Amino acid sequence: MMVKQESTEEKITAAAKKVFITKGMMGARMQDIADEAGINKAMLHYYFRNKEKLFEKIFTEAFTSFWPQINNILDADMPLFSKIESFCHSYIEVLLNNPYVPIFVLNELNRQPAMFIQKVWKSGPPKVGSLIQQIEIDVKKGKIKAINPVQLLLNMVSMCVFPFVAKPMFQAALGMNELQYRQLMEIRKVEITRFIIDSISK
Amino acid sequence: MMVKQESTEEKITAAAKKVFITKGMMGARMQDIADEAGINKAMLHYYFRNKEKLFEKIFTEAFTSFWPQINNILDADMPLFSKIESFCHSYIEVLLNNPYVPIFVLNELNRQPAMFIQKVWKSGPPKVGSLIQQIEIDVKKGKIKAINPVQLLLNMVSMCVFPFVAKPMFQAALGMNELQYRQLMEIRKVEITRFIIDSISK
DNA sequence: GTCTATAACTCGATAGAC
DNA sequence: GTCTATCGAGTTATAGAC
Repeated sequence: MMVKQESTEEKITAAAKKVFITKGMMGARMQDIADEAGINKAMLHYYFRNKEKLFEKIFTEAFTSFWPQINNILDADMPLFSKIESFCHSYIEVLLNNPYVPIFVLNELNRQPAMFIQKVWKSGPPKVGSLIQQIEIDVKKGKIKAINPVQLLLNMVSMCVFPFVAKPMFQAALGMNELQYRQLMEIRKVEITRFIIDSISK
Repeated sequence: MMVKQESTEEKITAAAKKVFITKGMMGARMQDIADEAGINKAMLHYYFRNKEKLFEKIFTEAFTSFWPQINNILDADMPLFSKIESFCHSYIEVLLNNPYVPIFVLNELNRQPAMFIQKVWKSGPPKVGSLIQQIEIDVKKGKIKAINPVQLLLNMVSMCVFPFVAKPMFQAALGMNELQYRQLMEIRKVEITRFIIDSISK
């Protein structure tokens, strides 16, 4: 067994990620991050000039770590039904491994919509156009029922992401523990796919 | 035209609601609330002992102001399809009038899951059992396709709420202004209803 | 009840020794 | 690079006059 050597900077980013994601920018304390990293506050300022800079790094990192994975599927060259299946499976899989990222991103996004669009989005804007066109074509060809492509897109994303955003609420309402909820999400990959395809199939 | 007289306490709660919902517990400043209410900070402490107490009041109020409206539909005595339609229409209508409440609630909920369940939920726990049973019965009777009732419930709630939670993101991705997005949600009432019923109909 | 003034405290940031 | 000690701005909360 190799014990991975972790540099101070890595310790900080790992700790900051944990604290920022659970408490948000305003709720997080530099002291919390220092404690979590097992160092002292001064070091945080040595490596990252201030809280704002540190936060921005973590936010960008969290976002870009899973956004491209999703975005590329939207752009892939495959039949519509396959793309829907691929989207649902991949999205939920990514979320199972990063369950707290969505609420973190959405939250900060609501506070700073402009910053987000400018800085984060520009590097990899959403490739929704491709999917929307594809839906329109299949509707015209009569392959699927008539449906507003934008509404279908909203449906797909909503059903994948929201159960993670509202996890504590659903968990309490359904009386489920961690494992049970995780299994529900695991099954959900195929359930949603079927749900969507059943709805738009003729 | 009657000009409604607003007591100081009402001014405070109105201002606090606005500030807390937009900035969250940690982001909100007592000074902001005082300014918004057109009074001074000391008054906030006179009427509500401290920030924590004031926040709790607003949170509970925001939550209970629209939760029962939804909850009662789940419990209503009507056929499944009618109930689905009623749910989607009512939920989106309520959200159009309180668009920032969901992200506010979900956010604070993630920080304090225990507080929420104990204090808020106990007064009116979710009546999901009724709907779930109803779905199970209709499946057994062969009225609708076989589907996991819990997944269907998740689908319904997700499709209604998430577009409000992720509004800035979708708006940017789709290049829509406020009015266009609002109209999209208005249409969505009937679109979702149809989407769900199409999916589960035999 | 409402205000001004200020105490008490939190927290990000810096200085400076090692 | 890393630490301790501390400053100073910003905030919650209170004291006390009116």
